[in-house]
Amino acid sequence: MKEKIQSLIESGLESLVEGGVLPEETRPQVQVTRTKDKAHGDFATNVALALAKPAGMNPRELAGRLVEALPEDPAIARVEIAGPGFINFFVSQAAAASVIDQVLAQGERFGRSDVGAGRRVQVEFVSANPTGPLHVGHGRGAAYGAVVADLLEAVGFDVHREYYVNDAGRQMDILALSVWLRYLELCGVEFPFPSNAYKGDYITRDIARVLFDEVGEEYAVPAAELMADIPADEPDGGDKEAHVDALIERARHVLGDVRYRYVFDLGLTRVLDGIRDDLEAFGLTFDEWYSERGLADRGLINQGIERLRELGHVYEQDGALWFRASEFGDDKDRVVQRENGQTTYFASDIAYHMDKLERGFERVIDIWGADHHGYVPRLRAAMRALGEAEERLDVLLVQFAALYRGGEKVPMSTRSGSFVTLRELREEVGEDAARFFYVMRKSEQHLDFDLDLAKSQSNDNPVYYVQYAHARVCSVLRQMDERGMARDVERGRGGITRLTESHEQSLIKRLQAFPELVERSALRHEPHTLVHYLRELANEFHTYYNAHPFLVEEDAELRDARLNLIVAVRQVVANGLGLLGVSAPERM
RNA sequence: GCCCCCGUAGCUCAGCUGGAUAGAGCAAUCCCCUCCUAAGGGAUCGGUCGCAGGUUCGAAUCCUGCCGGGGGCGCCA
Repeated sequence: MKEKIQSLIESGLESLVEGGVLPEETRPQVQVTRTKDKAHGDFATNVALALAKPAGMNPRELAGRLVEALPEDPAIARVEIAGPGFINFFVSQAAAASVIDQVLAQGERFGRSDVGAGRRVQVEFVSANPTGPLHVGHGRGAAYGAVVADLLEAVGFDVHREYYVNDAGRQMDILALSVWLRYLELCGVEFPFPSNAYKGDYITRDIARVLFDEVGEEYAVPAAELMADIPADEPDGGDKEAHVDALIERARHVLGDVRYRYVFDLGLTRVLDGIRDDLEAFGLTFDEWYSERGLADRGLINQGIERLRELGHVYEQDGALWFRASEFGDDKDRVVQRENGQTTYFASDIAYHMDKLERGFERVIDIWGADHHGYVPRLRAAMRALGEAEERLDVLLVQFAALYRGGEKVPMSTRSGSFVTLRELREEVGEDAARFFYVMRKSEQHLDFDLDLAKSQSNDNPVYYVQYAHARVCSVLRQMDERGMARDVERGRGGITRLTESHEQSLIKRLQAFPELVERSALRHEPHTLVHYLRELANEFHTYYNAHPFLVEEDAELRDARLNLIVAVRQVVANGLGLLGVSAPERM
């Protein structure tokens, strides 16, 4: 409909140009928008305002000429000029209501499109370090990424969902150490647990216990051997990093490569399995779990550095290898290979992103926590240095979520180990509420997650509010059966012009807007607009429900027309909730 | 110090690529079940869009400066 009006305007403009009213070179992008106020019709355009100046005419006069030049169209009932020179279009009732048939015919495909034209897009999200269970902060990135990916798929992109597994590096060594030390405790060895090691009880419970059951005391050493010549920990006036690093070396030495690797991998796989389970229960699946270690094994990290070196974008200083990031828009140069010969996380990321592009994705989307924003310029700098088109990379930053219970902020810090896990959140409020609340706000907005509200079974809870619209339609249909009425879709189609109530008109307009909304929501990576849409749709439906009976006894044609409308509403609610990963219950 | 995000009703937030009297929800006050689930609906109250300039036919929206809140600035990941 929007496109139709657009082309009507374009041909109107064309004839004005031919008639010499408008200068030849006038080629504006015609903007057609849905009106907010129904007094302004269904659609409006501001072309007359935009063209007033080049045409040397006042906007209202120009609008008048344009309206006269518009071709007739049965779908347009009326055209008006309003305000400073807006042109308002009133769509005929029958043309508008045809959306109901469209929804019924397309079913769950309604709202989908092919603007993506099958182009390949990679979405990398969550990618939390496998050192412990996912917490509520990761949950938001997970929910957001899942919806962004689903939306892109809905509008025709070929989407590849990927989780980057940081299975190499020091933090994983600390995990391995933590597992081994907890195991030693299970063996009865007594020593002070390092302040900088991972203290979560999942380590003892899920990992060290398994190790102990498998190998008995075979991997154990006495406390004296463990702690000999280890520098003091922070509480004892030492440096916690040096303390932990020394212990990691000790573990490697005592266990030997094979056993150390065994402990390391045990920790990794147990934690990763937990993460996978959590995400699956949250309705998320990935096409690929991409290993950082694999990147190193395939030599890609060194290849990346080499390529930068060939291009003259790296130099040596203080024994380390630096990338000239500052020449490509970053604040300063960045180390890619440390003095000790180890490559940095950044070097891995360069290699990873090179690989993403080489795998043939036209667009690559990274979804990160907002605390990583400082990292964006350096990655972009690397892309540019490598001669990659920067526009292919999108980094979407998601702000953290704060939980509120009883009006109080739930204290959380990774350091103190008092973080709430995603699993706990899910168990407390349920998957639907969690998914819905997480994407309710603009991603760059801090999210206040009200646990009491998410749990409440009341009209205040926006999740139930939307779901209830779906359940209510189901309930009406059940009621219809109970009353012995038969629904006739065709008869409803015949009575489509009977839907003249203002509630019906608004609902029809709302349904029409859905495909555009999905498209915009997808292309702009803004799931929250879908949430708002569903709330409005549900609201209009509930209002309609209270204002008019659907199961009209004495007028089968009107009844079936109304039933077609509300079944279409149900379909769109279901499609929308489906995109959000939220269920659409048949009864509540 | 530099960088990013945010500042809209008492609270939580929308506001599309600049557009017509700035919108929801919650809270507050009042009203609606002999009627398809009241997990619902309606009405009222509530705003100097942080402040000051600028751009233009038109600014909550774009630009600059300032104020306030949050986050980030490692040879960590």
